[in-house]
Formats: sequence, structure tokens, C-alpha cells
Amino acid sequence: MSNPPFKFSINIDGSMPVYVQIENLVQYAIASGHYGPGDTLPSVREMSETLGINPNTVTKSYRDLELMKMVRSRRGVGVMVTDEAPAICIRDARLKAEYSLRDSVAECVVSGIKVADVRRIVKEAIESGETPYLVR
Amino acid sequence: MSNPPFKFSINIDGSMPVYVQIENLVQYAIASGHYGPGDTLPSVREMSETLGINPNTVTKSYRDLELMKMVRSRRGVGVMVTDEAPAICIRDARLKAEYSLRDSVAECVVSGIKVADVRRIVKEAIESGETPYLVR
Amino acid sequence: MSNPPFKFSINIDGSMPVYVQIENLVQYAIASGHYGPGDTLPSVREMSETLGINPNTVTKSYRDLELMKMVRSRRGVGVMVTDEAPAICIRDARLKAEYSLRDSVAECVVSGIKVADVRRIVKEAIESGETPYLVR
Amino acid sequence: MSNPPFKFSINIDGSMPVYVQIENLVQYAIASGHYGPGDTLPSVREMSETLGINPNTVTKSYRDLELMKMVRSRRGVGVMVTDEAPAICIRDARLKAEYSLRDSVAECVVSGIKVADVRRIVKEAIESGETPYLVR
DNA sequence: GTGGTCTAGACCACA
DNA sequence: GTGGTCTAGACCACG
Repeated sequence: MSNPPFKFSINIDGSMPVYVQIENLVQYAIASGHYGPGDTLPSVREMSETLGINPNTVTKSYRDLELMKMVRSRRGVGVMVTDEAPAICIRDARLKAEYSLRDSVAECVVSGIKVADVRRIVKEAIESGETPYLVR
Repeated sequence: MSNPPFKFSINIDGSMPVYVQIENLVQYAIASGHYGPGDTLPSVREMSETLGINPNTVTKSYRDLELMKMVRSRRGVGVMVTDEAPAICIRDARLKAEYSLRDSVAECVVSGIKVADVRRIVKEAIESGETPYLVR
Repeated sequence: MSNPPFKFSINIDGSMPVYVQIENLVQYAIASGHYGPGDTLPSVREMSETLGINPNTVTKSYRDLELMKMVRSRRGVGVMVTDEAPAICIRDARLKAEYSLRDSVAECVVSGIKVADVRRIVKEAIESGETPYLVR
Repeated sequence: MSNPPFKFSINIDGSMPVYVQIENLVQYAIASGHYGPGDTLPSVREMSETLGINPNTVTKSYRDLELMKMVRSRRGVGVMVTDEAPAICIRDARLKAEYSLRDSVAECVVSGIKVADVRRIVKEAIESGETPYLVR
């Protein structure tokens, strides 16, 4: 692996399919600048062994990412990040996060959680600043 | 059905299974006070016709709700809301909303959205919020 | 009701159907001598109101008991205990109880409950001497 | 299926639903140590063919067991025994057996069986008992 | 009328 | 290959 110090972590239980988690991981890694245009992702075999999952699952993730124009795979070489990937990833991540936030707040309000409590929870979450998918 | 009609609506093509949507609808109806302890839910047949789905799907939903202690079904009688149901529904709704909020905020932070923007989005979402529908 | 001081008690929840519980109640009442040959059972209406259940359910129980030759119903008169009923009820009750006991003990042994504990439980149950269906 | 074959057998005509029988069989197999944490149960298709029943029926059993936290099912992988399953199964089996015993003894007493006879029956049942199959 | 169970068979999501 | 969902339709148990 050419870019070793990046740590992936997936939750094999939970409702989110493994292949989606992998796609998200890679997109976050690109959005955060860990992988830049031209960088090579871990090989399918390496990734599957690292995560302890089926290689087919990784293959599917990489294929999806290729369809999203975020990576390009070349036989015998590997899977490389495209030039457009960072911009797409960053934009997508922000849009998704923003949408998700509006949604959650509305859900809280509608559930009868007090506004003060909503603010408190937001404050705590900002301060604790955990990353849901990335482990640095 | 002794209660006034509750507007049920499901999305048969969405990613969320139909039986889960029904469970959510019922929990929503209980949390909002539309159905109280002792009330009878629409019969399996009635619900299936209303929603245009197979009775077995409704049966599955009702069975799950029974395992969750929210309803009690009796052959030849119907499906009735339990005494504990409202408390469980309200508590669950809040816990889910709170968890979702923390998650979204973390996602925003990790996506590089500025803290000031996070606060602004939260503020907007609260202000555009609907009146709480949950009974306390 | 001609034989008033007998108290019935049924569990409308639980897995045992209501009509079966009623049949058992009546058989226990006959076995215990509360109702003797020629005595009249409570009317369907009275029984259904006392227990807060559907009259059809009582009707079904009485019909079953008639098929078992334990009661005989006469239009305009009521449902009366037959001459053979006590003997049948007593024999059946003992056989069922004995079979059930052997079964339970075997189940305990096979579940790994120690023999000493089995004996203790039996002793306690005898001493507490509750009646599962009858309330005197 | 990695484990040696477990002899499953169900009674398709009995009063107990088939899916409940399957659940009991699996719990029995877990309590007896045939299946341990991490082991994979027979696939839905395999089980349904073995028992000569519809796959949906097996699915229902497995789903119930999952709600009881005894197994965890993963699409594309299989159904696996959880870590807590053995303890739950053993505890449940004992509780059920103990409850059943108390009930039977009470039934004997109320049926007029003499205490001496109750003790004799218990003694006989214990002596004819099989070796406990449950793992501690 | 109510809900409960089971079947047969289809299609999908996942690894 | 795995399990998950849904349909259509049958039959039964219960009140």
C-alpha cells in the first residue's frame, strides 16, 4: 500500500452494508486529502485482508466508485484517484451532512426535545468532535 | 376502528421495507396520542386494503409491534395498544432523534463545515420547525 | 345462578383459549363437588357477563362439555350436570395432573436442575397449595 | 454447515406451530452445546429441505431467534450463534421447567392426588430420568 | 368477523 | 451462495 498511515474501520454489524461503508471511507479519505489525485488505493486483496471481509465486497465498492468517477482502475497497476474526485467528495460530503443535520434537528423538535437541549447536544457533539468513520 | 381515521401513507418503492414503515406509522400514531392504551388498531385486512398491500405484510408489522410490547393481539378480537406503549414510543423517538443529531453534527464537523455554519443551520431548522406532535 | 358461591377466574391473555379455560373451570368445579349431578350451570348470559367475555365463547364451552357427556342442556331449562360427570372429571383431572407432573420432572432433570432443588420446589408447591384455576 | 449433523425432527401436525418447534430445537441445540457462539446454523434453504417445510417458515424462526438475541443473521453470510445465546438458552430452559413443575404439583394437589402419591411420582420420574444434556 | 400459520414462488441485496 | 421482502392464496382457531 503506497499510502499506509490511513486507518479504516468498519462495523460489520449494523444496518449499513459493508460495501457502502467502504465507499464512504474512501470518499472521506479523499475529501480529507489523505488520498489525492493519482494516488493508488490499497489493492483489493490488501483491503479485504485488512478489514477481514470478502474480496468481492471490496471489488464491488471499487467498481461503484469507478462508476461515480472517483477512481479509475487500470489492469496491472491498481485503482487510482481521479483528478475530479476531491471536489466531488468534498461537495457531496458537505451536502449530505447539511441535509442530515437539518433532518435530525427537525426530528428532535418533532419528538418534543426542548430547544435548549438540542443546542446543548449540538454543542457537546461539536466539542467532542468525533469522526464517525475515520480513525486518524 | 373506533378512532377517527388516521392518515397512513407509505412509500412502497423506498429503501425502507414496507413493514417497517407501518411500524413507524403506528408508533408515530401512538406517540402523538392518536391511539391510546386499549384502543384497537385497524384490522389486518382493513389496513392492508387501505395501504394497498398484502395482509401478510401488515401481520408482520403487528407481530413485531407485539414483540416490542406496544400492542397485544388476540385472535378473534383484534390488535390493541398496551398501557406501556405511549411511554415506549415517546422514549424511543427521543433517543433515536438525539442519537441521529449527534451523528449528524459529527458528520458536519468531519466534512469541514465551519462551526458557525453548523450553528446557523441548526438555528434555521429549529425556527422552521413544526409544532411538536408528541404527547408528554 | 342456582349455585352462587363459586368464583370463576380466567386469564384473557395467555396462550390458553378462553373457551378451554371455561371448560377446565367447570370440570374442576364438578370434580371438586361444587356442582353435583342435576345441578344447573350459570346461564350463558350470566357466565359471559360475569367473566366479561363474548357469549359465543361460553356457548362453545357448554357445547364441548355436552359432547364430553358432562352436561346436558335442555331448552328453556338450562345446562345441567350429568350423573356420570363427577367420575369422569375426577379421573381426567388426576390423569392429566399425573402425566403433567411426570413430564415436568423430566423436563427439570433434563434442564440440569439438581435433584435436591426439584424436591425442594415440589415441597414448596405442595405447601403453598394454590389452585391454578379455582378461586374458592 | 461446519458442525456435525444435529438431528432435527418436527411434528408438522401437532398443535405447536412449526416455527416454534424449530426455535425450540435450535435453543435445545445451543443449550446442549451442539452449537456454540460463532457457529453457523444450517442455512434457511438447507434447514427447510431437511425438515421438508417452506423456507419462509424457517426464516420466521430465525428472525424470532434474532429478536431474542440468540442468533445474528447477515445477508450473504448466514445465521450465527451469539455469545450470550448459551446462557440465555440454559436460563430459559430452567425457568420454564421450574415454572412448569410448580404448576403441575399444584394441579395434582387440586385434583385430589395424595401428597404421598405426588412424592412417589416425582421419585419415579427422577429415577427414570435421562442424563442431563445441558452444559453448565 | 378477528388474527395465526403455512405454502409456493418471485425478486432483491449482499458477500 | 447467503438472508430479506413481498405477494397470492389457502386453511385454521377464536369470539
